[in-house]
Amino acid sequence: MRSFMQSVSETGYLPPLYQCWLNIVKSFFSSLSGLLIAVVLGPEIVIGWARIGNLLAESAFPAPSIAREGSLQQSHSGSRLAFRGGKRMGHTMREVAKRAGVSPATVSRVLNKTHYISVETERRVLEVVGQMKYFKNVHARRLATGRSDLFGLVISEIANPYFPEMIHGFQAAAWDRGFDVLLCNTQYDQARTKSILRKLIESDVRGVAVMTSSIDRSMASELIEAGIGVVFCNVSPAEKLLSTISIDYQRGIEQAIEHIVGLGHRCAAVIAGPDDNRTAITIKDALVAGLKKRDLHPLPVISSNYRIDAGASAVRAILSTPDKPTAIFCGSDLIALGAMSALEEAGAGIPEDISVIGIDDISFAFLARPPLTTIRVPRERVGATAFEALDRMLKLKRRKGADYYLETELVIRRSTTTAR
Amino acid sequence: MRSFMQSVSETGYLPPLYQCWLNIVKSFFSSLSGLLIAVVLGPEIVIGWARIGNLLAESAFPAPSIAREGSLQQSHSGSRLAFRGGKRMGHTMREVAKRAGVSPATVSRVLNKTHYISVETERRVLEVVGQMKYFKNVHARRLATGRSDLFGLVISEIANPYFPEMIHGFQAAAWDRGFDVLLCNTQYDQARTKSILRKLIESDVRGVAVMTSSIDRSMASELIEAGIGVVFCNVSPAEKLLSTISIDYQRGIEQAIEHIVGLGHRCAAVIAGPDDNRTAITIKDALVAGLKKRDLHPLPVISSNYRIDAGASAVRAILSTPDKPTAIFCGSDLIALGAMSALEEAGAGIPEDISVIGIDDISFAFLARPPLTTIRVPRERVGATAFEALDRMLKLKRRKGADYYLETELVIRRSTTTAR
DNA sequence: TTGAAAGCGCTAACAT
DNA sequence: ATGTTAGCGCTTTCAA
Repeated sequence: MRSFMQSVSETGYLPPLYQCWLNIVKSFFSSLSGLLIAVVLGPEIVIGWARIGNLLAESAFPAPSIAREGSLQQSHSGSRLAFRGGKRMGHTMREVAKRAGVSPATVSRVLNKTHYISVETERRVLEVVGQMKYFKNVHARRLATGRSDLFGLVISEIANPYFPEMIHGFQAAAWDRGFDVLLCNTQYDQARTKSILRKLIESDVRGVAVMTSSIDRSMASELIEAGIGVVFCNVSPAEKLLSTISIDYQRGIEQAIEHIVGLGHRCAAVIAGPDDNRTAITIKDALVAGLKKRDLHPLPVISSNYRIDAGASAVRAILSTPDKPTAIFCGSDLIALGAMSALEEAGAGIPEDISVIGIDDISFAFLARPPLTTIRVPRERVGATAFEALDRMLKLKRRKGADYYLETELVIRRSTTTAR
Repeated sequence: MRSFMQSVSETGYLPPLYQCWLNIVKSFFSSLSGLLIAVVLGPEIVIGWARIGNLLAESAFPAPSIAREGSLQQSHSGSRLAFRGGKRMGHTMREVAKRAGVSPATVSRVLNKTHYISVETERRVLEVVGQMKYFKNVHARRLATGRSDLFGLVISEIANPYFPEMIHGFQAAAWDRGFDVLLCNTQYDQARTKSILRKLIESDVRGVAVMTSSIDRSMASELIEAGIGVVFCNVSPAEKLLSTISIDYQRGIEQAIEHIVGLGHRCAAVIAGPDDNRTAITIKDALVAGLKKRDLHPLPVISSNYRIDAGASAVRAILSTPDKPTAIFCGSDLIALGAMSALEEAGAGIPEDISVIGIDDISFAFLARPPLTTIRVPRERVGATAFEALDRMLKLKRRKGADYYLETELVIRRSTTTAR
């Protein structure tokens, strides 16, 4: 509720009918300073009450309702012709207005549904818009309103199968609310990352979801200073303009370990992701801790990378340990798939000789042979939640961030079985 | 509505004056169902605040749900009238100019390196820019110059592993030239597609790469009429503002067939992509024609879809044909992987019992077990070429399109072997 | 309900 | 080499 109210306050969006209602209220209460009013129409339309506060303050309602006589006659309009200096612009609103015999303002109002316009006028305008195939110019709009309807989504590498579903979740959520998203891949490159951040600021995005570990809090400060909301993954805690989403690997990992223990395994290895990756480290630590707690020697523990052939060399190391483990926990499905390939090369049967557990549940996990037992990360939800987090935070008056949590869970397939 | 009103009036906090006002409002709006009204007085006094929340939660607002909010926001600070009407602009060029003691034009020239500026002036400007952490506003720039540095990339579904690398190729090429890209997924949805096209036009993109078969030439005419360059995949021929990229499946398919024939296969089946997909049809036709040419009975020929479990039912059909084929050509790797899973389920050994060939060479093809023999489509190149095509076309005075061709080639792995 | 006019922040002639 | 000025197309008061 509270956040709802704040969202009300920030939108500053006043549909027409209420304008009229507002006038009534205004005149009625003109003597009462400090009156704030909020109007909400259905779940969608919201009127800012802080805005109204502004109004009240600004105009102080000097008995506005009484029509003043002898109002100043404005000098007539210049009505100069808009000439387009050879640029390949489409039609402009002015042209539409002229053709429809109304003012540009009216066209704007029709197109944005910000005021009630007489049915007849509206019809005429829309007709002309259709005839001329007029499309409004987003940049002009953004400039005029001072706000953009863009969000940024920063990932490290689109080729990593971890991301597509997350992107989809984010984009779908954004589109649903009428926002566009600018997708940026850092490609793990510092220079590129820098320039991405600049681009995002220049593009005046409202918020940015940073879904890669290759950007840390400090790098995001530029965004925050620019008043842009940011949401991070697996970094706490929230603060002003900064929300976080934490994926709780714990639960899934615990389930996985129980599963493995239940199958009689006494010794498991870990192939973690790269050591310079926040998330990978979190996972590794959780894995090692969990394993120790259940008295499985997590040996060896190897760090790998997220390349698609990751794990191959790690597997060699594992197979050559004296105390050969009967299960391998992998820091990602990609690593697991790589490991499985390598294991097969080496003649180790999965799961007869060695069980393999992945993390993520990428779409190929179940197409692997044997289908991969893995810890599912709700990637689409992560994306959607990231957007929600931004959207919600930016509606708060103080734009204070929040921490979100998402669960993981074990998906048992056929890459795990009882220990030899 | 009614109950809300009641709840307000029942709070007992309602001073008579407002009661009266409330009555007016009630009568005024009683006809508008779904309208909710909250009244807040001054900074301190709040009417029906919590109650209103309840109501909203119950009736209109589908409770936020996801997570616990960081720290609860304070009861609204009330009287704060300071509200920035949605504009969170940073500094402007004018400000920079003033601070640096030059004109805005000079700042612009420095930042864009469009004119020689005295070293001293430039230094001063850049210093101020640094100090103020000034970022220029892309929208204003786009408006002023009348051109945007945006390109659109339309795909059907980001979750399809065919796309990520293509996206990467396109984006990388665009970024290299300083352009941004707006990525849009149609999700095979007509309405969505429509709105994407509109969005792209409104965003004044320079060009659009349409990499999905779910948009055809006619749908693109809107773009072209708006002066936006378009590049299509597997559609000929080029025309003004329309370039095409054709992936020559022929060659790869021929190689694949030679390969299969060379292995002694006499009978092959085909599992093609969906029948409503241009590319899928092209591939199917090429496959069937090629097979016939080499006297392999392409039987059965089945159409499938691009879902990840595609091919499962097709496999059943194939296994039940009397003249059981010893090889299966699949319209995509995804289909092939699905088919392989299904074959294994059915107890058919790959490749001993049946050879499988895919198309695309998605990154998982070589992680499949057995690694998939497939026809590689240079997806990254497709993306990069799409951008090139647009960029080049738009530089031409007549903006005449061109046709580009990309080759495919067979990649032999272990899912194919000699016929039984 | 509608119109007129003043910008939004930047660039690009045209001056100097 | 730098300043002035006039918009780009749209939204948004304010006025009617």
